[in-house]
Amino acid sequence: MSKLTLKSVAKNLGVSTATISNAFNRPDQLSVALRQKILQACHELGYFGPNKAAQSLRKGSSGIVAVILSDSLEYMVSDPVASQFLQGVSRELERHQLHLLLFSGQATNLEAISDFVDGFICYGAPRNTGLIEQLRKSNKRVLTVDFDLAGRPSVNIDNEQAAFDSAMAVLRPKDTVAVLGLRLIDAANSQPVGDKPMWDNQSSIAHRRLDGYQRAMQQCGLTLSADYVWHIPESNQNYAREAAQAVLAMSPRPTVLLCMSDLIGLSAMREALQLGLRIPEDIRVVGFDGIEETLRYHPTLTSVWQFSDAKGEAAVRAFLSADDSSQLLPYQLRLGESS
Amino acid sequence: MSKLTLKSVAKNLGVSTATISNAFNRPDQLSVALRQKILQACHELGYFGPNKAAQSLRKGSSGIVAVILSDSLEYMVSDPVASQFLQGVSRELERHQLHLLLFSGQATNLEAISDFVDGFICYGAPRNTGLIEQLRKSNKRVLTVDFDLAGRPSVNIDNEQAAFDSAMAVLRPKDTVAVLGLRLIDAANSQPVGDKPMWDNQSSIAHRRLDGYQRAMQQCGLTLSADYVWHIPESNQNYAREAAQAVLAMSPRPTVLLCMSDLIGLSAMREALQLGLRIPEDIRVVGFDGIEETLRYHPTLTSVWQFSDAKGEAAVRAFLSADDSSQLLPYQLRLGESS
DNA sequence: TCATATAACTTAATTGATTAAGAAGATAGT
DNA sequence: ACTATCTTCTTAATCAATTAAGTTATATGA
Repeated sequence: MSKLTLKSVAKNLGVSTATISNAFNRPDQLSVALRQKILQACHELGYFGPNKAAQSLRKGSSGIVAVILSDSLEYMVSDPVASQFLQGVSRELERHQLHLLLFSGQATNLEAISDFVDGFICYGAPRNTGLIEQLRKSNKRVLTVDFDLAGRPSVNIDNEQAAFDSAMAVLRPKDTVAVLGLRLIDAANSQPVGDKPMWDNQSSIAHRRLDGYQRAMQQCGLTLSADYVWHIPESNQNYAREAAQAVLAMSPRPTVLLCMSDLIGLSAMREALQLGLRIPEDIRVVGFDGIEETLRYHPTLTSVWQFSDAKGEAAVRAFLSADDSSQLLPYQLRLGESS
Repeated sequence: MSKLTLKSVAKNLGVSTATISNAFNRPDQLSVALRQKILQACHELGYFGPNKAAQSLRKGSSGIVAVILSDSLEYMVSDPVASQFLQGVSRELERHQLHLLLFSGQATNLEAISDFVDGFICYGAPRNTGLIEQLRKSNKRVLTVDFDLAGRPSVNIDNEQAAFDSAMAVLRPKDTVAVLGLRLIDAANSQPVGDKPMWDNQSSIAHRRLDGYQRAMQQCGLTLSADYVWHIPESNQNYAREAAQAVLAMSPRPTVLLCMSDLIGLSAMREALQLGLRIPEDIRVVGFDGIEETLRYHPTLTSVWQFSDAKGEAAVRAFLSADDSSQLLPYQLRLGESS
C-alpha cells in the first residue's frame, strides 16, 4: 500500500484530485452522491483528509491559532478567570472554523511553530523575555491580552481606572491600606515589595492596578508604604493565604485590603474571619476580576468584574480583524458586603 | 516589498534557489564567502530561513517531535521525575538536531498538529481517552513511556518486579501494610480505593506496582485490605500529606507504608515524625522513582531508582530507531534508613 | 598537454495540496 | 429546435521549499 495522498486516493477512485479536495473543502462543487462515496472510501482507506502542511502551504494559512499563556498551562486550569477567557476564545474560534493550539509561555520556541500557525494570541505577559523578543519580530499576526507589545494590537480593560474605582469605593480617611498584588517583583514566593526593583514596569497589568490604587489613596489623603505592598507570585490558594496571614499580622493592622484577584480577596477574607475580625467593620476587602465564587461566599466581595469569556471572544475578533488598533473593554464595579 | 521566500531572496541576490537552500542546510555545497554573504543578506532582509511547512512537505519530515505529557504541563515543572525525563529527552533530541514541542495530554487535538510533527513521545497514560484513540490510529511514529499501547513500541522499567523488590526489602511477618498509590481510580482527591473500580487497569504503571506489592505480601504471608490502599490523584505535597495523615490515623496503624513516588514517601515520613513515630522502629517507608531530595532528607528513603534522564534519552533513541520492540530499562533498589 | 578530479553553482523535477478556468453533458426557456 | 444556463467534473498552474543530476571553471597528476 502506497502513501495516502489526495493523488493516490483520486487514482484509486478514478476521479481527479480536485474532486477529492472539493469533497473535503467545498461540498457545493460536487454531487452529494459522489461526495458520500468519496468520504466513505477515504474512511475505509484510512485517509483522514488533506495533509495540513501542504494545505497550509497552498492556502497561505493553516487555520490554527496559537494561544500562548503567560506561565504554566496549569495556571489556566486552576484559575477561573483564565479558563473563562479560554472558553471565550475557543467558542469564537469555532465560529470561524479555526483551531486552537495551546502553548505555555515558559518553554515554547516560536520559530519551530511559527510557520504552522496563522498567528498568536498572547494572554498575559510571558515570563520568558526571549519569547517576547520573538513575538516582537514575528511576521505573523500577534494580538496581546492583558499586556502591551509595541506596534501590536491588544485587548485590555483600563486597569488603572478600574483599580482606582474599586479603591475609591472602599477607602475612608485614616485607613491603613495593604495591597495584595500579583507578580509585582521577580520572586517565587510571597513577600513585601519593599524597595526591590519592580518587574517589567511598563507592560504589567499589576503595575497599572497599583498605580490606580495609589491615585485613589492620594485623592483620599493616604500614602502607601512599600512594606504594605505584597507580591504574590501566582494567583492560587496557598500563596494567597500565606500573604494574607502575613499582612494581617502586621502592626498596625490594615483596615483595608486591596487585592489584585478575587481568589486572593477570598483567601484574605477567610483569614480575617479566622482571626475573629469582622468584615466590613474591622477590615474591608476588595478583589479584582469577578468570579462566581465570590457571589456564593459570605460576605460577598466588592470587585471589578471583567467578563473574561467576552474578553476571549473579543480577543479572537480583534485577532481576525484587519484593524491594528488596541481596544479597551468595559468593566463593572460591583459592590459587595466586604466594603 | 514582496513576500520573503527562497525564490525572492535568490532573485534579490542573483543566485539560484538551490544555493540559498544550501546556505541554510548544506554548508559544504557552496563557498564559505558566498554563504556568509547570503546569511548576512537574509538577516538584513528579515528572512529567517526556509518556510517550515514547505520544508516539511518536501523533506517528508519537520524535525519536530511532540512530547505529550499525561496531564497538565504544571505536573512536569513541579515533579522532579518528569522534569528529569524531559531534560533527557531534550538533550538527546538536540544531538539529532530535532526540536521538541510540548503538549498537555488534556486538551490536545492530535489531528491539528499531526501533519506538522514527525511523531509523538507520550509520557504516561493520558487521562483523555479520546487522545489514546487518536494515538492508536495515528500514521505517525508513536512511542509510549510508562504505559503501553497495543502495537506501539514503549520504554518502561519492570514496574511489577521493582515494586516487588522494594516491598520485599521492607516487609516482615505480621506487618500492617498500607499503600499510598498514584492514580489508582478515577477520582480527583485522595481516598481509599475500597471497592471502587480501578482506572484503566491494563496500561497503568500504578497497577503494575500494586501487583508487585501484592505478590511480595503474598510471599510474606500477608494480605492487603482494600481500605489500606489509598488513591492519590497527583504526586504533589498537598495530596500526599492529606493521604499520609489519613493513613496514619487508621486503626490498626500501618507498620509499613509502600509509596508509589518519592514525593509521597517524603511526605509520609514527615507526617509520621510529626506524630512522634520513630522510623524505622515504629513504621517503615519505601518510595519509588529515586530523587535527590531523599538523599538530603533524614532518614534517607529506601526506594527504586530509575534514572529518569537516561530514560528520556532512551525514549528518544527508541523513537528514532526503526525497531518497533519495547524495552525495559534497568532500575536499582537502594536501601535507606527508612526500612 | 591532456585527461581526470574537484569545487561551486544551476536546472528542473518533485512534495501534497488548492483553485481559477475550461469542458462536457443535462436542463430549461422561448 | 436552438440557445442559454446550470451542474458536475477535469486540467493545469501554483504555493515554498529540497535535491539529484547537470554544467562550468579551476586545480591536479602523469
